[in-house]
Amino acid sequence: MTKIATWNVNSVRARLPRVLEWLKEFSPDVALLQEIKVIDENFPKMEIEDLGYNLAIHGQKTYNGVAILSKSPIEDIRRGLPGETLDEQARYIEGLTNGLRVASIYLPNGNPVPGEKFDYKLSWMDRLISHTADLLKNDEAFVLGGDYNVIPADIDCYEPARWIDDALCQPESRRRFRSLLNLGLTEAFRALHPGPGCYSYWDYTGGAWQKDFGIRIDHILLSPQASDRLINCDIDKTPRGKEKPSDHTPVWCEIENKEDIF
DNA sequence: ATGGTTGTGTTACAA
Repeated sequence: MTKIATWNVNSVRARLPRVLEWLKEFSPDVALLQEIKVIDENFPKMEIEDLGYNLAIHGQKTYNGVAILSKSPIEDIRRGLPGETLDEQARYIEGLTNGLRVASIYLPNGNPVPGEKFDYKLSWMDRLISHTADLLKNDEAFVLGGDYNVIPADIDCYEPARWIDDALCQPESRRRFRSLLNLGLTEAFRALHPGPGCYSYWDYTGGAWQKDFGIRIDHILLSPQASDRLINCDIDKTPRGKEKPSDHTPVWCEIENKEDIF
């Protein structure tokens, strides 16, 4: 069984104590991190490697940045989506590890609407859809985890009316998220938990965490071959309640090993 | 109440 988690850490250096304790306690086989906010050279490699993880990093100064941590070697690494050679924003990294292709995704926020940032979000989603369609042609198990910055449906936020003008809720954003799923992917959490009121992000402001004013924007998407092996998926709210937390909390899933399927 | 908080090679901007 392979335990895979995704977590937007909101700066890996500011969050290092939280990240290290989480890796020790939760011990995911693969961790997909977003918003590391650091260039590759300054990533705290030694501290994380000391816990037994291999690293693949696509970093950037100040903003964005994604990484894959895995207890197995990571091969066939891709940094950035195809068609974004002029895109300086580090938001996608993919690799092959432990027999699974995995990607860490930090989809653009896209606010304010309308505007250049929203246009960038939509075109980035179009490139993600196109690349995912290519991945599906290989008929292999893959896991796309990350901060999608999309609230898929009204049941995924505490008060839909408050988000009506937000890029995370726009029909264009939601339609593209559905198009991604309609390629044949399974959204792991929603597949196993049909009910409302489960969130992965709570704003730092206004006591949102204490009031449970959250939204569900961190998602794990599975190819058919991975979905066939899905054992479990959940949101781990523990890290969000600690000192100096990220505003996001990890989402994780367990994928059965191929040799254990009969 | 057009607020609030966190992070960044910051002092404006992104989330």
